[in-house]
Amino acid sequence: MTYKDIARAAQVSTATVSRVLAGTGQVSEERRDRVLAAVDGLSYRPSRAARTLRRQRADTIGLIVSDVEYPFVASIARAVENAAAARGFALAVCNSDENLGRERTYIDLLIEEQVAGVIISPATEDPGALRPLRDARVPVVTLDRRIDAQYTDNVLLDNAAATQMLLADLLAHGHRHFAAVVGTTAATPSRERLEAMRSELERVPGATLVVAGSRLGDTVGVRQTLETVGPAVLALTRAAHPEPTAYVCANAVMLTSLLEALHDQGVAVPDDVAVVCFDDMPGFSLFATPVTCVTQPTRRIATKAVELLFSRMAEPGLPSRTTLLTPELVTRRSCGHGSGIDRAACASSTNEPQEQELT
Amino acid sequence: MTYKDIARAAQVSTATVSRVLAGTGQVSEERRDRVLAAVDGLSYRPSRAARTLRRQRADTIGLIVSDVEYPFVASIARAVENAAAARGFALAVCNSDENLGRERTYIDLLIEEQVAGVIISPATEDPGALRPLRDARVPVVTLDRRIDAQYTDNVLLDNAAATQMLLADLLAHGHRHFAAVVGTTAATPSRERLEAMRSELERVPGATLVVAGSRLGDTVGVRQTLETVGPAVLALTRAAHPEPTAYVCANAVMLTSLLEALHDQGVAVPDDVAVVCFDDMPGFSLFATPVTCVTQPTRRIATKAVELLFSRMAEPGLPSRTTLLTPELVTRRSCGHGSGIDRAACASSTNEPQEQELT
DNA sequence: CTGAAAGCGCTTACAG
DNA sequence: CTGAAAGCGCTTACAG
Repeated sequence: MTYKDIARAAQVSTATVSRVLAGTGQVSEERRDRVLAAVDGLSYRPSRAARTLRRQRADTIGLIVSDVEYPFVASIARAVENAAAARGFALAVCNSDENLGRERTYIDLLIEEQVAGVIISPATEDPGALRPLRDARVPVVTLDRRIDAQYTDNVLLDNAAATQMLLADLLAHGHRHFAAVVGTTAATPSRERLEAMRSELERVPGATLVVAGSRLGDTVGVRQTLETVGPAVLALTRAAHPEPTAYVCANAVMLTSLLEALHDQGVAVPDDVAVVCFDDMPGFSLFATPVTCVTQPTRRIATKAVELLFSRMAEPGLPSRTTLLTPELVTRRSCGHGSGIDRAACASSTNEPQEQELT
Repeated sequence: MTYKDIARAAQVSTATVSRVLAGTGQVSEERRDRVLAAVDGLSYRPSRAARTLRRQRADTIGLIVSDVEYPFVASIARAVENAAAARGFALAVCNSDENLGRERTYIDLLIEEQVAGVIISPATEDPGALRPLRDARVPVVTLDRRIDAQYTDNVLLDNAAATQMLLADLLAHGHRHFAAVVGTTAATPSRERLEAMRSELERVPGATLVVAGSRLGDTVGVRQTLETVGPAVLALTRAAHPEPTAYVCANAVMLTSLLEALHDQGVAVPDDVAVVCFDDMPGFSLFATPVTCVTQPTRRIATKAVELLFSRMAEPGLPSRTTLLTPELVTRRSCGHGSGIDRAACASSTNEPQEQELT
C-alpha cells in the first residue's frame, strides 16, 4: 500500500496523491475525490520514514529529562506528550540521569532521528553540551536550567523567589540554622537556590547554612535516592555545629527520604526540626506532619516549553526567549517549630502564581 | 555527510561502507580500516529514516500506557526506556488515558513509524483493538491486561493473590463490610480483583461489598483523580447499608484522594475505617496513618516485558507466552481497626515475591 | 492544475 | 571479498 497503488487506482500521478494527502498545492476537485476514494478503498498507511527521509525532518519531538520516575518530571512528560500528539507528533523520551555521557548519547540519537525539535533539561550549564543540536539546526527549548546560548528558548523557575518564600516562612518560625539538601550543585536550580539562601541569610544575624549535597552526586533514580539521601544528610548535619534545625530539600523524593531517616532516629518534625522542599507531591497533606513546600507550575512549564518550541520550529531564526515562572508557596505544618510558632504564618494559604517574560 | 562521502574518502563502494558500519558481511581488514578512518575524519551521522525506509523497520519501541503521570506507570516507562536505550532503540511514549480512540490513534502512529515492537497496557480486553498491530506484523507484549490473542506475550500481576493478601489482612482485623474503589471495571485488574473479592467474601458470613467505580470512568489524569475520586466514593458509600468499614483502592492516587476526603469529613483511619490499596508510593510510610498496600514488582514487570518483546522481535513466530508476577504485601497501619486489632497481623512485615510462568 | 523524474540515505540481492 | 545497481516510499522543483 503505497502512493503508487493509490495513484494507479485513482488514475493520477503519485505527485497528485502527495498533494492531496499532504494538503499542499492545488488539485482539481475531481482528482482530489478520486484520490480520497482510492485511499478509503485501500486502507493506506503512510510511511513516516519515507517522509522523514525526503523532508529531512521527522514529525517527532525529543524530550531529554533527568528521570521520568520523578513525579515532577513525569508530569512534564505527560503534558509535553499531549501537546505533541495533538499536532500529530510522536514523542521520544530520554532519561539522562543528569549524566553527561548519557545526555550526549541521547542528543546524538535524536539528531540521527532528525527530530523536529528538542525539549531538554540539560545536565550542565555549559552551552557546549547543546552544540551538536545547534550544528544540526535542531530547535531547542531548555527547561529548568540556565544556558547561555543564543539559539535556545528557556523556561525557568524563579528560584530566588521560591527560596525567599521558603526562607521567610522558616525565619518567621524562629529558625536560624539551615541545611540545604541538594542533588548536584552543578545544575541551575541548586546553584541559584544556594545563592539565594546565602544572600538571604547574610542579612540574618547568627544564621548558618550547611550544604548537604556533594556526597549525593552519584545517587541515581528514585529508589536509590529514597534509600540513600536521608541517612547521608543526617550523618553530615549531625556533625555540624550548630546543628541545623531547618532542612530545605531540592525535591519531594529527597524530602521523603530525609523524613524517613529523621523518623527512624526519633527526631520529631516540626518540634525538633523543620523540613520543607521545592516540589509538591500527592500525599504531602496527609503526612504525619503535612509538608510545607513550594509547588512548581508543571502544567505551565510544559505548555510554555511546547509553545516556544513550535514557534521556533516554524521560525528558526527567532532570537532567544526566556520565560521565568513564579512558584507558589503551600504552607502546611512541616515548616514550624513546636514552640515559638507564628501561628498566623502557619495557616494554610497560597499566594497567586505570576508569570514573567524576560528578553 | 552520507555513505557517498565516506565511500569517496575511503575509495570504496557505498556497499562496503554499509557492511563495515552495520557489521554485516565480510570486508577485508584494509578496507575496513580505510572506512573507519574516513568516518572519524568526517564526523558522520547515520540517517535513521533512511535505514528504516530501506529495512522497513525502525529501531524504535513503542510504549502505550494509560498515563505516565501515575507513579506506577512512570516507573515502568523508566525501566523500559533504559532497556531500549541499552540496545540502541529509541522509545516513543504514548498516553492513552485508557481511551479507546486515543489508543487507536497511537497504534496507528506506531505502525506508521514502523516500530520494531510495542509494549502496551490495552484499554480493553477485546483483542480486536490490537488487530492493526498484528496485521502490520508488529511484535506486541501486553502489560497488566489479559488479552486473548495468540500473537502477543503477556505480563500480568497475580490479581487473585494480591486481593487475597489484602483481604486476609482486613478480615483478620475484623472488617466485614468492604468497598472496592476502582477506575474502570472494564480493565483486567479491576475485573479480576473484583471477582477475587467476591469469591473470597462469599465464604465470610455477613460480608458485604460496595463497588465504587462506574461514576469514575471519565476521570482522567492524576490531578483530576485526586480532586474527584474521594468525594465521589464517599457519597456512594455513605448511602450504603451497612456502610463499609474497609476500602480497597485500585491505586495509590485514588487512595490518596480518598484519604483526603475522609480527613476532610473527620473520619479517622484506621479507627473508623480501614483503607488499603494495590500500589505502593514513596511517602506511604510517612502518612499520619501509614498505608498498608500490595506493591507491584515494577522493575520485574518492565524487565520481563522488554525481554519478551526482544525475543519475539528476534523470532516472530513464537507462541504466546504469559508471565504471572506475584506482588508483595506491605503491612503498615491503615489496615486495622483501633479496636479489635490483631496486633500480630499488624507488625510490619513482607512476604517474599514469587514469579510464575504460565503457558 | 498536472505528471515525469530526480533524489532523500541507506541496504541487499546479484554478479563477479 | 567487492561493487554497480535497484529500490524502500515519499516530496518537490521543473516543465508544461
